[in-house]
Amino acid sequence: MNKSEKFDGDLQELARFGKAISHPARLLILKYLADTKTCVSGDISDFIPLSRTTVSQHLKELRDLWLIHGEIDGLKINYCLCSTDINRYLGIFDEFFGKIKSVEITCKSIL
Amino acid sequence: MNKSEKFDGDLQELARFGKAISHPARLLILKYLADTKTCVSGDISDFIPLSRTTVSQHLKELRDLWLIHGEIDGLKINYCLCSTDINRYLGIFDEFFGKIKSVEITCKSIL
DNA sequence: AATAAATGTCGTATGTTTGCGACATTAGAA
DNA sequence: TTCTAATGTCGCAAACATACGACATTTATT
Repeated sequence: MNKSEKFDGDLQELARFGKAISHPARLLILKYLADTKTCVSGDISDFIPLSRTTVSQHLKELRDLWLIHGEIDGLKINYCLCSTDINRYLGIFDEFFGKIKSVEITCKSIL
Repeated sequence: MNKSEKFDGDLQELARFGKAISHPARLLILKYLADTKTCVSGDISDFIPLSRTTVSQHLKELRDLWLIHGEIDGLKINYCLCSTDINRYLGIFDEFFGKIKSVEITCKSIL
């Protein structure tokens, strides 16, 4: 039923990024990793008001898009931001919204 | 089941924006409006490879977030971008990702 | 070897999104 | 006033997302 494949690859990719940041838990994970630089999966779960299982799933979604990366360290897993891929998505985002931002005011009404 | 209310208002708002741009049809609508400055609902439907009903729903979602605005003109409805609100969301986005962007490379592995 | 700790995956329930045809509404044209 | 065109809303079905407990796996500790 999903007809996303009918659209440009660029738009699909930006949409995928939009979906990744469309849940506050995932945003909070990114924020937390930006603050701590790197940290263990369990610390993230403790920090987020959801069950460990659910957090684990959100981590997976971020991993699938290469926004974060997990490295095994014995029994623990150290997570960190993947700056390269984040910046790639930010580039796509800026490219798209740069054009939109430069559009002059268009609403006729006060609203 | 959705526990979004457990998170900061800022994060919720950015997540809402993420959701709005998480479908290529909605991105294409924004792009089309940026190109045409203003245009009629029917033109948008013709431009997008989905049924008129579905496009109408996507328009509603963008309207609900005030990313676009529709003005009645007789039998037709002229849509346009709401620069002010778009820029507000872009501000929230930049505020958040500015911090993330400034994080030094953190991945230990080559991946 | 037995146990405990940290984490991921599976199964499942419930909620949300996507997509569309059928219908309702409103404005202009004949 | 009747007809047609442009659009939105309703109701449904299929797909996807969210959330979590129970289980599996792996590694360190005793």
